[in-house]
Amino acid sequence: MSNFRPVDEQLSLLLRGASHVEKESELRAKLERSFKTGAPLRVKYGIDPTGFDVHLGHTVPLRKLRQFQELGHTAVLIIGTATAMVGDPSGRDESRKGLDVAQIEKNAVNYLTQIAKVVDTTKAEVVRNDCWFTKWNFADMLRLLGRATVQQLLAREDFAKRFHETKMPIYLHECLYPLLQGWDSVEIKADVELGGTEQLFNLMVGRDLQRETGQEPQICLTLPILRGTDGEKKMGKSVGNYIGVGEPAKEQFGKTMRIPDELMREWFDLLTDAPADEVSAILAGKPNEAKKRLGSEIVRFYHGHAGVEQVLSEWKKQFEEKGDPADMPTASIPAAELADGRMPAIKLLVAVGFCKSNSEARQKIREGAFNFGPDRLKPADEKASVEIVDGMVVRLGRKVAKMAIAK
RNA sequence: GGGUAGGUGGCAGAGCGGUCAAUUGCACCAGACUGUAAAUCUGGCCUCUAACGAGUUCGGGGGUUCGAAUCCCUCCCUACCCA
Repeated sequence: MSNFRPVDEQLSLLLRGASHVEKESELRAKLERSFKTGAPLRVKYGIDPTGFDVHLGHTVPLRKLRQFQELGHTAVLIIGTATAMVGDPSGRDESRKGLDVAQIEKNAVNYLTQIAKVVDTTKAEVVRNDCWFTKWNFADMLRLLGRATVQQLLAREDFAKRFHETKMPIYLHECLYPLLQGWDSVEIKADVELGGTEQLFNLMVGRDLQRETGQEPQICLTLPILRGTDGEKKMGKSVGNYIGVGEPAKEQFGKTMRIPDELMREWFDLLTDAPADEVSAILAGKPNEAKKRLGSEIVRFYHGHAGVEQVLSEWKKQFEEKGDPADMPTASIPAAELADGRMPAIKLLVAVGFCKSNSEARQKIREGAFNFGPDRLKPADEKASVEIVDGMVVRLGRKVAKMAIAK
């Protein structure tokens, strides 16, 4: 009578990789009921349109959401158009700026197309939370505020720290955030809400609000926070240690190859479907091979098999055989800039965009960092000029470009 | 509203009348070594200059002085304590 897989099987899949479930027994009960009645669970995941790139860090819960979908449940994506105006204080040691409406709108659209790379958005319910909040009046808001106490807020670690230790300001509207997010759960009648571990407090507020309003409380399922490419901090846009889901295959692969070795297991666990024992086997081998495998898995998810093939062969050519990349940016130089077809090396580096200033270019040339052409010639010194040939390749460290002479 | 401590280069954080373009750490860029990992070593990290050197910098503005990041005035901003 239902197409669902057996409850035990679902449960073990869903709990894989999770860091906390509140509560497992209730999740089982919900799954059992769904199995019997054929009614899918409503699984909520909210994302605030605060920035432009959805990155691998977001995909950890998103992949879990996708897993729910694959098991036949309903994904409910909340686009936090209202909450983005407040700014989630979770895990922060200082407050986050709210955004203006125009920016939020722009981001919202953008986000959805990126999320679609992980979750089947055609089957998901997508809801903006300004749908209900903007209709609220003062009394509604007061009623919501009356449901939480300052003590409750101070119970959370990040606020407590800001309050007692670092003395960083806690703005009142930040206190509102968990309540707003929690209220979303009431509005959409969520059975489960997903989030990173730092979201636990917010998720629990949703649970409480549902209980207070007579709904069955949602299950809070948190997932580990992914560390970024630096292997230290949480992956994030502001730290610049992220890999975007919309990035080209080559970028994703290259960045992955540059992560610290110690990070590999975590990434395998959280970003690929490889079972634990397989991961162990991979990691037991050569680290470089393991990392290539990791990069391939990630690229495969976003660019398919063809993308992987392409990237691997380019990688081999460029780094293992020390060649030039197949596609490189073109730097065009107006013919008028040249004297006798030549140009001072310093000017060249700046014109091509490798260096920000002449001083920097001069320094790099002295260091022997700059070379050009098929024979990788280096200028004799920083005063030397270089003969510019159309299509010539110029290189500085990791940066490569192809010259074009514009008439 | 009252009091106190502050605002220095991407961040942290020295300097407190000349020798300061400003110690140091992190981050970042490049070189050597490598697996475009880590660790290590080297050079660089305001701009212009082949170089000597020069020109703009230390919250904003004004002033004192031969000379100010350093002293004075004023304005703006932040944190903490008291109300």
